[in-house]
Amino acid sequence: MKKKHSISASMEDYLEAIFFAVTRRGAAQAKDIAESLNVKAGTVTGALQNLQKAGYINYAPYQLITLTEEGMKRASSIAHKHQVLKNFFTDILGIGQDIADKAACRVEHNVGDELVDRLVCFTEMIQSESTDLIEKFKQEYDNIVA
Amino acid sequence: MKKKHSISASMEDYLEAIFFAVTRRGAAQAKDIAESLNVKAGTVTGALQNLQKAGYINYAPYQLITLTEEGMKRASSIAHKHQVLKNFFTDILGIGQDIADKAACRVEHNVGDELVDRLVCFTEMIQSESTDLIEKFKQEYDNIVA
DNA sequence: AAAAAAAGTTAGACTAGCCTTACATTATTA
DNA sequence: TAATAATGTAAGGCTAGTCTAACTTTTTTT
Repeated sequence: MKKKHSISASMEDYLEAIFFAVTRRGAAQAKDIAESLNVKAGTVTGALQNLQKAGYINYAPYQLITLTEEGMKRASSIAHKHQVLKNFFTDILGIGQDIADKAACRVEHNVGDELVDRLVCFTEMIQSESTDLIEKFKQEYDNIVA
Repeated sequence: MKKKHSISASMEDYLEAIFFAVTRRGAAQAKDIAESLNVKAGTVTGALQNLQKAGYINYAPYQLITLTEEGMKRASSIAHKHQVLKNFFTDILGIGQDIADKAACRVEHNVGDELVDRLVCFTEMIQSESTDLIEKFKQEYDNIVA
């Protein structure tokens, strides 16, 4: 069990944004991060310095940003949580993409590994064996709302 | 649709703590709040002043604290979210009480009404019609973990 | 009813995370 | 290649939420 450097929800968001940039383009730039988090450039610099101190990113002023091995693990875990939550929200609960995504964004920093593992398993099980139940639920819910 | 005064996750925690005290004893005292939120007395005073300004509590220095009508609505909603989440975590996902409660505490500030309504409906439906599915899931999950 | 204890408040300090403005570096393009 | 544009950094300021320490008010005890 490796000890995680403790970082805030905010810093997790930066890490996740970097992860997506790295995944798509090989490296991240401050500009992209600022855009995707709706934050000003100056704020990003500070965050990058934090994440570097925590050992999660390779950062030097004016250089492209990449993830360390630790950073990659941590960021994948966050992105994974996001995806699992979003899937549950959309595919099982029938929430719209946008709301589901925003909720996942906020919730992902607040649930532990066990909960996520269980949610993955649960979601998969329902999807593979109880599609009728999902349908039934959607109708039931629509009834209630109507 | 009444406009909610916007308060932070932190202030929601104070409001919820006050709600529990009020429910159990008719009124809240700063001391209880400090204890239940693991915060020092001085910090509570500031929070109470905030919540009063937002119109959620009846507060005067050295007096007992109660909820306004608005505060009661808002606090019940938070407590409800907490309960719904916790139930889902424990009864459906099979998470232990402690972890479930802590997760609910953190997640409750980050999910909207629609999501919670859907989760209530979903949880109830499964509990009333698919107890076998819950059982099956627990076994499946235990297999995976083992 | 006076003293002691408990509870609550105030003021000042600290941190994290944000912003803005001015400046520095790097990249583009004329 | 020199000027311009784009990107990035640094410094200083702001707010929310926390703490501590000193003080006030209320409650309890003797």
